[in-house]
Amino acid sequence: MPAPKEIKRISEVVWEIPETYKKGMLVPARIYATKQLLDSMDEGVFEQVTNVACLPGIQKYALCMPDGHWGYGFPIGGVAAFDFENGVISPGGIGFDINCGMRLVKTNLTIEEVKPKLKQLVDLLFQTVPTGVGATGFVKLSNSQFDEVMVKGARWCVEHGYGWKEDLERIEEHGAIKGADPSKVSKKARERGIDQLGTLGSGNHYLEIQVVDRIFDHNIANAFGIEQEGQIVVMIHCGSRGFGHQIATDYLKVFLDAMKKYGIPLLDKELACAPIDSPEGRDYYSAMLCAANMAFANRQVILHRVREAFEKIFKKSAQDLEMHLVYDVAHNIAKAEEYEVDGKIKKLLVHRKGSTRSFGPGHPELAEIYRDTGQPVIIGGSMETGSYLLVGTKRAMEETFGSTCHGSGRTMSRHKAKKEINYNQLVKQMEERGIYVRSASKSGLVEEAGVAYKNISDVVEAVDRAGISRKVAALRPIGNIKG
DNA sequence: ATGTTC
Repeated sequence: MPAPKEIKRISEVVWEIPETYKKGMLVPARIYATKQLLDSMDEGVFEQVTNVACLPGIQKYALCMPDGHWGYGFPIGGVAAFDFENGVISPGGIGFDINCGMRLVKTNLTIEEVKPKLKQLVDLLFQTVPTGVGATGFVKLSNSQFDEVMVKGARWCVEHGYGWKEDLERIEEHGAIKGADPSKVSKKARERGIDQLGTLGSGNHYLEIQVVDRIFDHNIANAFGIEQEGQIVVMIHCGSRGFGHQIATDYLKVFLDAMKKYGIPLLDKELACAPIDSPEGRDYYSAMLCAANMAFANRQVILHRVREAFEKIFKKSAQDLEMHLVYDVAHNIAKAEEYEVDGKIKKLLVHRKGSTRSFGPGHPELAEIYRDTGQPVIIGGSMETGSYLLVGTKRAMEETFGSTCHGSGRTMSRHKAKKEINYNQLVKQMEERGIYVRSASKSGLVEEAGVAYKNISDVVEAVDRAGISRKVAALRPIGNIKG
């Protein structure tokens, strides 16, 4: 679908829809994309990103990344920052899967060492990491322990034997965001979440064995623990499961009433929101952070299982296999961060929905190990086409509220993929190309076929050219476990 | 994404 005729080209990969496009827009909308990616975006993206530009307290621009596509209220690939004093918080700008994110683990193994044992390894991981809709985990929690998980996130896991102390400095916000309040979480959300720690889920969530295919920046790759092409790494993609989903559902309902109360105009029910500085807004923020911390804990427990599986198959300790965490990033979340707006430093609530934080070198919030390089940015592609490791930049701080893209973005609906792609053929084709896959459901697998997604290299090229993150390494899948 | 439709 073509972009609206009002769109202006700002640079090779930045496009702007002016405030005059639609009544009520408070700021322009900006889309980061090559001409080719822009032309392939669905019309919904332009409608939604300009709707977001109408929300109270929005700062500078409503943004969309090159992997943008139509989503619930806000586009997926969306970034929007709101003033804490007069702005809003919106579940649609965060996503149902609160703190859906990516985690990357390195090893010192090479493809030659792993290939003979790949099937054994993938089969073991498929057994030990619960996968699929409704999956429950092996960590049994009491209600008060679950409260602790909501507040302490990955730190709770490390204190209880699921991981290494050093893991915590390699997670966004050290795996525990301050401000989570379990009393703001409904009984229903608690019931759905309490047995879901350490589970992968379904849809596009996966656990993948990958090989470093190409290194673009050797210095930064080395600082991230990526030493050579042919090295084996493991990528984990999942979020807060039914727990975060229920919290989003609960507060969407609360916010529809709150909007009337606060006199916020309703453009679209899916844009339900509340003032950040209101009882409803503060409650959702505190509950949302419970889900964010649960998701960090979820990925931490899965990492523990991954280390155990490698130890069993390769008969060496995870320490000896140098299975250090590279990083863990959220790509569905809202964060309190400071940015310069009109020459003043302001505290903003940055909504990232299908968008990754991309803090550059020197940012005070980064752990010392990544202070000089900028943070690692983990971009998941489809299970067939590969993934990327990037690094954050100062330019992202200036242009995109410290944000970049998150993945490929679908081009084919799940429904269409199910109709057009044959399961057995897909598995055979993947096996011929050296990718061994185990999946909880046949339809779940065909929905995630590579042809159903945008070309990840095009997306990464666009953010690299825009300078809002830089390519460090390309990763290629060899084994995949999915929901 | 999701005990895949409250």
